[in-house]
Amino acid sequence: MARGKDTQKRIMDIAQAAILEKGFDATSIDEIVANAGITRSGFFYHFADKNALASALIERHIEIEDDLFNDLFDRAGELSDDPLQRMLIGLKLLAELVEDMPNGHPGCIVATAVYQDRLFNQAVRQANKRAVLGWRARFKTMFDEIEAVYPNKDQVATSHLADMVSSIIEGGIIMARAVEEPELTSQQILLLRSYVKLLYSPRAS
Amino acid sequence: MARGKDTQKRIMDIAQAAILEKGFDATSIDEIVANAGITRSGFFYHFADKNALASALIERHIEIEDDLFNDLFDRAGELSDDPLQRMLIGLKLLAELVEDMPNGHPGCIVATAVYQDRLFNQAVRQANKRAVLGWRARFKTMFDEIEAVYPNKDQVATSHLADMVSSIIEGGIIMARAVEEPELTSQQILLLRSYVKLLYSPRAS
DNA sequence: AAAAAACTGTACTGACAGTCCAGTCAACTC
DNA sequence: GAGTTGACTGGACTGTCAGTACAGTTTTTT
Repeated sequence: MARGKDTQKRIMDIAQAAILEKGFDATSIDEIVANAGITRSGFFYHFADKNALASALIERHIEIEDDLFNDLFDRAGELSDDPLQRMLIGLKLLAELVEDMPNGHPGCIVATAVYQDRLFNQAVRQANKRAVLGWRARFKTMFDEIEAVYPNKDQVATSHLADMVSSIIEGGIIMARAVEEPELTSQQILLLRSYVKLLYSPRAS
Repeated sequence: MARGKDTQKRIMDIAQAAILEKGFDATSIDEIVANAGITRSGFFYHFADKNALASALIERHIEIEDDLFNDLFDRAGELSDDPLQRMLIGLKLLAELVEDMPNGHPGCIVATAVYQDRLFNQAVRQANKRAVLGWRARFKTMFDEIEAVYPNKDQVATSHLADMVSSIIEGGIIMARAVEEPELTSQQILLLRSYVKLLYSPRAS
């Protein structure tokens, strides 16, 4: 674990910060190695090429985000046994978490990869796809649990609702960046929460 | 209008197709000029640099998208005088339009710009921001017109709802690309429609 | 003490953006 | 019909960056 993995992690941390700030292309290997205190050769010892860096970053991002969602909805589950309440509390917590991020959400590497498609190889795109499908499965299960208790007032598919969580987050991040209003993302999450509430709540309030 | 503007348009068309397919960086000037049947010098005669190309593309994109939204909600307005119905019909038409696009929505240059931020200069980012704020104003007006007639069941801000239209479209495009399911974007637009319906409809359907 | 892992250093190649500038050629102007 | 302008071509260059190749050095592990 010692020196090797440590350097690799340092490279990834430095690269991630730079990529989220400036984009993948605008971040040069020279810049990364300078900040990491290694040489270009050192970089290529750890990563075959820039693509390999991107793959590793996406793979790691999936894990971190998964843990984050787990924590969030676990906490929500502790606060209520009801599946609808759990979702509503989870979304509220998510909105708060996103809001507390000083300069807005750090941004999503997934979207970066999507918009620079041919730049990345098959492996990166597959990792990306797996991540998104993972989120779909996660949230679909939660919506299915809600539907076991509450009727869906508008006959919408739970898989589409599941995708809506990701869509709103990704879209919210883009919009927030475009207009330079960091609070926009959490506002959008709260609108999604409002929708879920109206869609399943027995009484409109 | 003759030769000059024609070449400029040809460059932009070719560049746009390539950029939406592969990303901005992955599209080289050499490739563009080869497809346009001109020389590198010819390119730099029309555009100061690649940034200028991006600016022009975004500017043009804003106009096209504006026209598209105008057409859509004008048609919706012809079909109903009621502001809520107009929005619901407009969103339905939008979903259909997006669905009919053979390989999914051509993608949004705005998002490309957001995720390659430092790559573009101030002018590009400003154009981008103006576009998004334009959409906000457009949809906010429409939601305000709805609220003049129907009560908002969950006290959510019309400006946030307006942003939701853009968020859902942008997020939907990203998700559709990530999982390679072109129909995802229109599904998400229909969910937004469902939300608007539940939020304002006097009776839950 | 030997081997493997984790590097450094140097010298390249090739792709691409961007600059500079001299020249060409068709259309429009006086 | 001579001169000007707009729309280019062609070629030579510079600078940056990704990636390759490989020999040598230090550190860690066995």
